[in-house]
Amino acid sequence: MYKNFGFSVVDLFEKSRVGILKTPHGKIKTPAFIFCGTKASVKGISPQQLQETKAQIILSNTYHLFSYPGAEHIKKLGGLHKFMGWNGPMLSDSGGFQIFSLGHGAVADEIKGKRSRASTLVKIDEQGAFFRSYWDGNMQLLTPEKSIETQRDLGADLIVSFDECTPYHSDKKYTEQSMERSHRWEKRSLDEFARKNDFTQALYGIVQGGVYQDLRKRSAEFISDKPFFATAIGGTLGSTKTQMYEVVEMATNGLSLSRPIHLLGIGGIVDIFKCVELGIDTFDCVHPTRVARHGGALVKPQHRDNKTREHINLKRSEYATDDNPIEPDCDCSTCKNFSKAYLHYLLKANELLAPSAITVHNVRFMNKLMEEIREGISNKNLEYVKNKWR
RNA sequence: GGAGGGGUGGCCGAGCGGUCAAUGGCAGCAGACUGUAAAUCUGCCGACGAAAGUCUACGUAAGUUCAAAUCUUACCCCCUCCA
Repeated sequence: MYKNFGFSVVDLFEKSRVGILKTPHGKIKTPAFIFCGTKASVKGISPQQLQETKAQIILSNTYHLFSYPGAEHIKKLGGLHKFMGWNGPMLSDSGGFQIFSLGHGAVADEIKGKRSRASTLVKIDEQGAFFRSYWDGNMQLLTPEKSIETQRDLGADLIVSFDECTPYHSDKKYTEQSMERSHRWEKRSLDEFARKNDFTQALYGIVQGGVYQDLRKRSAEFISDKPFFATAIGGTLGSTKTQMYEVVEMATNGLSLSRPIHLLGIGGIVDIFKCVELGIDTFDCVHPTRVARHGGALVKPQHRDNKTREHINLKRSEYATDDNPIEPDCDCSTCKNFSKAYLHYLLKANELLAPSAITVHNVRFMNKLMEEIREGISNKNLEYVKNKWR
């Protein structure tokens, strides 16, 4: 079923593992970070720059491309790889997360109880999710079949089952019903995938179950039992870091370990270490690129200005006269060419180069981090790597 | 010289008798951001104070009024038009 794909664990240190994930567009060394290029572009950085910073794989989103410009359009233009000029491995998300975020707001807002915008999610039923397009306000319906068909047209190597990302503020009853519906949707995703499998794509199943141990266990077993290529952990991961690690642990217990395991939406440095230690192979998160656009440069502990943050905020006035690079020991083009003072100025002056240059650094930072994590696992000195980065 | 319009917090700009330390926007100072409706959002932003509060403020000065950024008078600037 997945003959052009493969996953092998090369090194194992306790539950942490170094692996090779094979796709038709190349091999990915895991643990790996997947950069979010939601609308067929990783914001602020070109595919060439992604290559230069050693990014292995990027991700696009079904929901966004479905609403505009449409998957058929991209298919006609040769598929997503060709369309966006990225020739490496690619994953597409199913659009399931948008059902959540359109209905409940961003993750942090949802947990904090903020509702910044009116919900555009109209209805979820057995069929799928009805919502108003972010693009033109049209009523749209996304179903498991439609999601897989769209992802087939887009042509990413790794594709994801359609699910509902259960919000944090859901009671156990809703979480359970939602999980079971997601399971039915994932089964339908699998059926639709198998119906026209041309071996250029591989399908992920998603573990749901919210913050409830028994539900996570049931979901992990359900997914492991079905012929998915890989597993992703989705749904709410709780409201605190501690709870998040607990939930990831619950979700990984009972998973098939021969498959790659992806953790959806997580990208903090400490979080990555914790979750790699729980057996996670790949991560994706908007944080490195989003925080860059807002003036935040990810830095190792010795370069931080605030112990509670994993980045420095280059908009702060203290950087106006700081002639040093973000990190003197970083090999990215931003650190080799620009001072914090210049980046601070660019941010203040509203120059497009600022978010772009900081994104380049953050992408390189994440890739270097993952590289050293792999070395740490292989050399059995992950503890040392951890102390260097967090 | 004549006619008209205007001078408001770092800047632009509302307000035109009390509810005004004064709407907005910009700039400034911070904060947030975790399967991207995000180059976004939030807070602070006269002085002193942790706060309650106190003081100083809408060109300058004098008045009217219980009360003036708002009304009157004079003066000083600026802009437009006419000579």
